[in-house]
Formats: sequence, structure tokens, C-alpha cells
Amino acid sequence: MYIDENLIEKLKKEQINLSKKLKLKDKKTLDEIKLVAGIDTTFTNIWENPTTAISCIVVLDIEDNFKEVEIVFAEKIIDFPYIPTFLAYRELPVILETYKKLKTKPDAFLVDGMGIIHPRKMGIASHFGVVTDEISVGVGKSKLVGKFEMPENKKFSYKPVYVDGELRGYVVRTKKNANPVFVSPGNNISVESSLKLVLKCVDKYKLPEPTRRAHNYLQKYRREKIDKN
DNA sequence: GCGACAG
DNA sequence: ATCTTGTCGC
Repeated sequence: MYIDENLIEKLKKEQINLSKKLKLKDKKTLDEIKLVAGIDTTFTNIWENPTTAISCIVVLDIEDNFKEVEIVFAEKIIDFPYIPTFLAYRELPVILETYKKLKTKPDAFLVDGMGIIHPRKMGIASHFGVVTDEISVGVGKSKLVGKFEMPENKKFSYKPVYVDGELRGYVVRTKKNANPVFVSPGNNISVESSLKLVLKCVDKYKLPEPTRRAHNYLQKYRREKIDKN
């Protein structure tokens, strides 16, 4: 699919409209959030377009040693390239298909990528949250936009991230000697609570458990699929 | 004008 | 995001 400047402008307007539906207040208190889902996406071949996207959602009970409650996958052929600030247009379609397969109703979703740490507050976690009206949080592994200082090299230290002079999220050191992750609200949650929720989901590794497991299951799924062909 | 730019 | 084993360092 070829993207011209007109389409980009149209999508920008769409993001701005969607951002008006954002709710950055806590829909639930932290104590009410027990089932947390992690969402991740991979591709069979990232160089070709169209290509097959595979998505996984893992639901964990964070009050029961991150016990796995449900795991679902979905595949979908996608034909939209990766363009910074428009990630949702590439990955959201598969994610929504996966989301439809869930039998359980998680209290919140951790999406890999940004929430409101985005030029128009419409990172993929926010886009997902607005479309589904779920509680969502963005957890990204690298910077998209924003001004911040590096947190100290100590587990759980963090620094604020500002975009347009506004506090949009935090850079968080989830593990010592590992690069920090970028945490921001997707939808239906505040900046402060999104940080606290992610901290509650961190175990021994850099990535919060829901996201980490979704990622691991995807790698397994992907290589088994490729072995067959 | 130039560099930066989630996955 | 993916191709890939061992290896160096905290």
C-alpha cells in the first residue's frame, strides 16, 4: 500500500478526533485491577508488504503469582507500512481480531508501544483504548517523542516524560542494568496510575509480565509456523 | 535546513 | 519488528 501526503493528513485528523475521546481519569482503582492482559504483535516477514501479522493476548492474574488465565492468538494479512506515529494503522487490525477471541474480561491491557507519549496523544495503546473503551497502558521499549532525563541505574527509579510541555508519562527502570521503558496512559487511566500499574506487573525481568509473556508465546508460535513451511 | 522517529 | 551464538560485564 502506497501512502501519500493526503492520506497522512487525513490520518492525522482522525487521530486528533480520536484524541478528543480520551479519558485520562481512573475508571478503576488499582485494587480493582486484578486481571491484566499483555498484547504483542509480530510478523512473518517484516520486509514484504503485504505480510502476515500475528498477535497474542495473555491474561494474567496479578494477585495470584501472575497465573495465566487465558491466551489467544490471531493472524491477519496487513498492508500498511510502519510509519512513526501511525503504528496503530499497521497493528491495530490484528490486535482487535485477537481481542474479539477473549472469553475473559481483563481489568486492564498493557500494549507494547506508546500511549499518550505521542505528538497527538494517539499512540497504539491509546488508539486501542479509545476504540474498545478498555483501560489501557502503553509500554514502549524506546523513545518516540518527548523530553526527559535518564533515570538512575536502579530498579524502579523513573523520570517524567514531557510532550508539548505536558506530563505524558514516565521513563522507568524496570530492571537494573537494562534500558528503561516508556510508560504512559492509553485510555481510562491516569498518568500516575499507569505508572503504578506497570510497576505492579514487573517481576524479575525488564518487561512487565503480561507483555513479556505475550512476546514469548508469539516467538514460539512464529517459529513453529515457519518450521511447517 | 537538519536530524529524530513506538513496532 | 527480524536475521543469530557466543561472549563480555554488572
